[in-house]
Amino acid sequence: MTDDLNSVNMEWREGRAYHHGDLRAALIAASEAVIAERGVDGFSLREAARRAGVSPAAPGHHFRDSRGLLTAVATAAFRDFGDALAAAGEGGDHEARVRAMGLAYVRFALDSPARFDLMWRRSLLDSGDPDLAAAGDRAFMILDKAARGEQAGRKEADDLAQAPSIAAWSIVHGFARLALEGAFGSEPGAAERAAEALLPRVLDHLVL
Amino acid sequence: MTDDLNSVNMEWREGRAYHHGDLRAALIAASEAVIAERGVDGFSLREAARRAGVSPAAPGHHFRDSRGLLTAVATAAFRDFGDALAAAGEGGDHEARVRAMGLAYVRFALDSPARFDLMWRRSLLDSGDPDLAAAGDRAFMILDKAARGEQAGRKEADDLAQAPSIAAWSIVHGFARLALEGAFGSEPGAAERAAEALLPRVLDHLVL
DNA sequence: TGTACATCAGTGAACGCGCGTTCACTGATGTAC
DNA sequence: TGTACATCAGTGAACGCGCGTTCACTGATGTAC
Repeated sequence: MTDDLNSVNMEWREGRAYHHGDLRAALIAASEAVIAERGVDGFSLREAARRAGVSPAAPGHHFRDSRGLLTAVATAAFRDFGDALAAAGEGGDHEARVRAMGLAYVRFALDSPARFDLMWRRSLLDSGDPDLAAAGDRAFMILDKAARGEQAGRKEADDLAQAPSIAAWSIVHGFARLALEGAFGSEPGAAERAAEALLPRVLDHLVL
Repeated sequence: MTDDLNSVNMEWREGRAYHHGDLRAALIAASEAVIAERGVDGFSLREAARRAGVSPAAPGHHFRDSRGLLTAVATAAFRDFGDALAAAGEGGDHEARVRAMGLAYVRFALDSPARFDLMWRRSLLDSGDPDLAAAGDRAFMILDKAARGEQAGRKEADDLAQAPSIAAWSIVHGFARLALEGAFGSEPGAAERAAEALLPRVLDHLVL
């Protein structure tokens, strides 16, 4: 969730107030709850407003429309995702960092499946939104830098130079997707077990 | 598309008839057209019926409900997908077969993006459907057999034995997803160009 | 310190929409004799 | 070969639903003087 929530002001805690205090953050949190419970396809603006305790017209003042709200939710998700990757890539040598980041990538997907799903549903998002683009780009850069190691920063973006980081990205993205899609079992916990037992062995097959 | 379409009977070609001939196949084809045009989220039973030139109640006679129709569409997609993988895995040595199959995997995704997307949208499908399960399992087996090579067929399914085929599956699945999600550029043709130039280099980073 | 007033952030009723599904029905088919 | 009849595959009108968005509105806030 976004930590903006902590800054919700007094009004909100002292019972009913006409002005909410931080409705923007509350609506994002409510939307996250809706998609976590019903899936991205189950999202509706009205339901998010209902959960935030507010009329269906209220969100319009903060996010133009339904797409705007979802875009803000995805942006917050990309920020948290970037943070998780950055934290995982801190210690160790090149290979250790890449592995740790791969595990973090998949862990984020399994911990926040609905948010992870939303992040890639471009048709539901406003792809022109600069905050969304910035949050996405940042996450990609963190990944790319880690995967390319010493070669990172070199300007030339030819296919050979890109290949290692695209390979790393593909393998963890694919694993995460397959796990969420139930390819490793659809019983509860199956994906987590696969990630723990299988993912480290799978990463052995990636050569940088 | 499904080749059932070829068996549409005379009625259908001779203008309006009360009985359609092969409405089942026509509805599947119409649904494929709808999702190709509007995306999986844009699908509606009524629109598919409209395109098949039939009342909105007609599909109910062939597919219980909307989910039943989508499940049939996904089943057909999995069959075509399995065929494409099988065809790609025919010649050459072990490594050549795996590479060819990986290219076919991604090519299918880029050629039929909406169908590929639908195949993994479990929440929209009837996961208890035996035809769907069979078509899916077959595709997975083809992949698994190719990736494991000589080791295939051995009963033990421990993590180490599974790792090579999960790794291969993950890397191509992830690449396909990322390409469709616009990670390699959202301009038309960007995904195809990435698949052609980048994918072979990416597969160099997979060791079996 | 007090007041007028513009601006902001909400309300809640209403709109029109397309959807999936149900229903009683009817036309076409094909089979038993 | 002809006919009665069950079954099958459609029709089209109607249903209720939840949705996103718009609208005129009002209560709260904060700023200029």
